[in-house]
Amino acid sequence: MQKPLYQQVIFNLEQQIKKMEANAKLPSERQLLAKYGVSRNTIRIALQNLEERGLIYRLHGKGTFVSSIYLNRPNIGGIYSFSEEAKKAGKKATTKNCSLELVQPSERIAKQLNLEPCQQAYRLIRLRLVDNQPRIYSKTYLPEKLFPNLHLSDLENKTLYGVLREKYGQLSVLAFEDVQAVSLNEAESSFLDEKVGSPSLKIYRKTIDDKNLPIEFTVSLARGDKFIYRSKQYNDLTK
Amino acid sequence: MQKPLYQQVIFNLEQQIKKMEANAKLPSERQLLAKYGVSRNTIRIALQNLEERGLIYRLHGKGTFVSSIYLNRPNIGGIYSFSEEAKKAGKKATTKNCSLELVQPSERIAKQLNLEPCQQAYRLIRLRLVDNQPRIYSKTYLPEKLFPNLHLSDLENKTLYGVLREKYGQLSVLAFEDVQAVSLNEAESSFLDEKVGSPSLKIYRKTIDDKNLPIEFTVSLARGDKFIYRSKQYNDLTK
DNA sequence: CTTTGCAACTGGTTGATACCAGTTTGAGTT
DNA sequence: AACTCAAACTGGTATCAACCAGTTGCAAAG
Repeated sequence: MQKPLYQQVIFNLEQQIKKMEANAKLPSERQLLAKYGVSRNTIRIALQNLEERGLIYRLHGKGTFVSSIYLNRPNIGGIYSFSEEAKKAGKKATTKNCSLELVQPSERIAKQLNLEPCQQAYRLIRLRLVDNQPRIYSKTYLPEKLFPNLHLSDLENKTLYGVLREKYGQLSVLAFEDVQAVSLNEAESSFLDEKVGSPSLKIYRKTIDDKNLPIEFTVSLARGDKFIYRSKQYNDLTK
Repeated sequence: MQKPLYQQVIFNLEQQIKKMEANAKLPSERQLLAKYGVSRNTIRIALQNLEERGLIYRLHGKGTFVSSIYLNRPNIGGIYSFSEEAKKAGKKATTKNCSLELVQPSERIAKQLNLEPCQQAYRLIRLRLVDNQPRIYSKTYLPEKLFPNLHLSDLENKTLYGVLREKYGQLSVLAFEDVQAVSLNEAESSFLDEKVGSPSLKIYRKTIDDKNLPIEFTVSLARGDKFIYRSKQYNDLTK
């Protein structure tokens, strides 16, 4: 299966942009069109993608330029894009699934997942690593009633969301994340191979489906010195 | 000056979507094409815009549907939720505008704002308080060329974004926020009335306009024990 | 010499058309 | 009744063509 043309253009342009300086001018759309042998539409789709991701900006009548947003972001993460960022820096991001057990969740967790007192939940413990250094330690709780017969083997070489979607047809729509700065206690510091008392990010994520029902609750702990949480916020222009 | 066709389609579809139920199916692209008397290209541009903003989601081979996200989408997340949270707890949130000065920004700030070496920026220092206790200390940088003649008096009883919009017609579209856990140094701890070494959140926000050009850069510091950063993440259903 | 104004660029919008790739459905077969 | 498979949907990718709308530079007019 061949990748779409525009994705090849995106990939190629991305390589070029990395070598360029901030605010440098890119070739015009018509020049790119000739260079890549594709239609202008395809070029524009690629440029639009790069613009959305903040790598470039376009000025009507002037041209297309390398954005400074993208540059000087050496060691940033973002809990979702974290593996991509690592890859971009030439590092290897891995996820270690430590354990998956059926447990009786605490009252607090049960409340987050809308569970009755007797209902159980899977607890998945994971460790995210970059170049074999621990970065994020996370506990994920999944209602057993929604995901019966979940096994660790399901998660091999797949993302959690991928499994939920493919095995259970579950589409997650929206997640709330609460981020707090904390000092590591002894147990936590050992997981992340850090000193006790080091600042770190505690991230509570609650994912809901299209019916507004909770399908997942995760508590993550990320090393403060090696992890930056990134979020993107769209402003409502109509108001 | 007439608005582009696709913007009219977006506006019209937005009205329709508001009246529909979550997960209801929209007419197919070919049907919309006939209804609005425009090309499929134009329809797709409109749908893409609505998808980006989280109002709809599209499934290959199935159709286009109303997203439930839109139903409860009160505010953009992050630092803005802070006054609401305080209000919910029956507390009083205030903002103190400490100073507004025209300064020569550091190289790092200048790069974030796409400024030439000689161009200046306003630096606005603010302190957010809840029940008169300091919670967030922030420095905001605004390019002088974009917002000439900005005065502290403009900000009385108004939000910063309100002033930028009303006085300068500036519409912000998108903001990136990077959140990091840090330990307070001496100077910082005095601003927030906290102990040296306490964990706190450092938030870098960069706001861009509809041309992808930076209009504001803010560095905030929030007390770790009294502040939680909240964000909403919209999942991409097509992936 | 300055100024005007018109190419000749730039990206932005729109149309018409074709085919690819998933999903659903129903007619025909078993 | 159950199965199969092709037709008829859905959105996704791609091309070619034309014109609109800002910006810039240079050549002709003053």
